[in-house]
Amino acid sequence: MLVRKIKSLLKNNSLTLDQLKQVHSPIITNGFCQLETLFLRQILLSTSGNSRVIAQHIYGTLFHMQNPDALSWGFAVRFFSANGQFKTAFSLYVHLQRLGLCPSSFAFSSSLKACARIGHKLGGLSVHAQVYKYGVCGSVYVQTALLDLYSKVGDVKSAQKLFDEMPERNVVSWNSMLSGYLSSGDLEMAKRVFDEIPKKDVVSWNCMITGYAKIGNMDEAILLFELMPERNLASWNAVISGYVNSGNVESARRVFDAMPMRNNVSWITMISGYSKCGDVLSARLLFDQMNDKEMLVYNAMIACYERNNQPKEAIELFNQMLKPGVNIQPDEMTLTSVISACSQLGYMDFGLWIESYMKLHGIQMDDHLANAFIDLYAKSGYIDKALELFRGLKNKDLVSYSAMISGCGVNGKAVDAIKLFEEMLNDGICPNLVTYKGLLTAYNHAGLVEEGYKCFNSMKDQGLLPSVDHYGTMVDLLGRAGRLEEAHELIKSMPMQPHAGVWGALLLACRVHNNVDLGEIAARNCFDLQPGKTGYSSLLANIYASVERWDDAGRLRGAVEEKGLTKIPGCSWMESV
DNA sequence: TTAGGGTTAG
Repeated sequence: MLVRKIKSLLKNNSLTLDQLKQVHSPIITNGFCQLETLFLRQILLSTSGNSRVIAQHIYGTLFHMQNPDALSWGFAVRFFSANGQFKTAFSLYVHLQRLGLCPSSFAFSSSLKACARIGHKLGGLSVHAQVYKYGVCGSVYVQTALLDLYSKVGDVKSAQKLFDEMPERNVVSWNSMLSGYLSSGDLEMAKRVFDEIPKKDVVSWNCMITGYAKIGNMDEAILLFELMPERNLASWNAVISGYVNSGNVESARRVFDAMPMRNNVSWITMISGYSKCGDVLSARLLFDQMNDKEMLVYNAMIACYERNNQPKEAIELFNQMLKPGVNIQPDEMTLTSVISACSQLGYMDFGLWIESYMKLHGIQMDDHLANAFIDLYAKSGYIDKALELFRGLKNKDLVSYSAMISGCGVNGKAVDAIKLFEEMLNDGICPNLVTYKGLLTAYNHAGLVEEGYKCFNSMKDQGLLPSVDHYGTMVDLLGRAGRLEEAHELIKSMPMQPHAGVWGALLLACRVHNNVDLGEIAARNCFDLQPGKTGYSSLLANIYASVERWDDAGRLRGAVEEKGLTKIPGCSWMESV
């Protein structure tokens, strides 16, 4: 009776997810395996949207089936691929193969799409081999998915070969070929393909606009935008994004205001545009104007606060996101910005809480997120924990090495920092200004003057011009070692205006080594650059006192009191308890 | 098949 009842219910094509959920448990608990295929088809066809609940039911049914069939599995692969769960889609495809079933066209094209999106070239190649094995190479969808895979993993030659051999092409095939040339940076070939497309659709035009926008040729991008017969949201968004990436946020805003319709992408692009040029207020204004904010909008705003030195606001917004009324699940990217904000504030405890949050919600640690954690742990003094994460990275890139080198530097582990630097060069990764800053910090903490100097001078071999901060670290290093004249000469040789921190480092060194003449020069420059700060007067007063020039010392201290200025209290990196 | 959010110093 129950079987018949469920069966008739499942034959209804307009079932809601709730109705489907209700019939799921009797199917499983009673072992009605004959109904599983029907159930699976219904849930895959009559529901949309990437909900964890749907995914759970699909999974549960698939792995419970007594007689798994290729078509159901193919639908499942397509479902996960279409909903952005590419890894799951591909692992289901692999499972389908292991069951000895013949994959459908859906399974082939969807698993190829999944491989293309996650850059899994090897996986894609194995699907390609299967396509030949099962002899389904004739389908234009599968052929196009293959073409797109080769385009996306950067193998334009293979893509072109496939394209040339295709017996039938549709506009998607042409567009895939076009985007292959565009992503490989070959604009000339892309233009040739674009001109040859028999029936260009809106995507063809959008791809070409994006291509010009990415190389900063906004004139050409706009020309195409004006020429195109019909525009969709992606066309407008491509133009906004082009302006944002070329640093022209005003023009981006003009286009944004002129748009007939906007979607989340438009808003997010604008928010990130303001973020890149440091206009946090305008970004927040847009953020507040939005009604239904999805996770990516929060991510853009949190990242904006984080990268513009407002870490407290970033954390505050993150907390708002989790509040019951809002209740938006963060992802790896949200957490990366939040961890970076914690790092700026020295909020180690909050970082630990996030770690447990990740465990609870099954959020995986990816390399970007791990880099942010490495920085937080290292800055908080947990260098071993940072190193452990560093060693576990899938790909160690410029950022990971730089973060780890700086981490060793601030923890006084100069030898480790140097070793990492060598390891990085051996890995073929070019250091940048941030890497050198970390390395110089390491030399500075260890008091290795000659090595530090050598490192500083070697920067130009890499084509890098030291910034004010690199000079500041060198002045500090020389100064602490008592090489005050050299430090002074270095400041005088600077190609840019030294900031108060540079002169401050010299002043501090003069205090340590009781050098009045240079101390006076350094202090005068500090007074000019930061007139309100009294710490410099106190330092100079102490230098006078050290050589028993009590009158001068007293005069300076008196001047400080007269101005009613108080000394700025010291601050710590560590979180206050 | 096209458009959006993340990591290293100061």
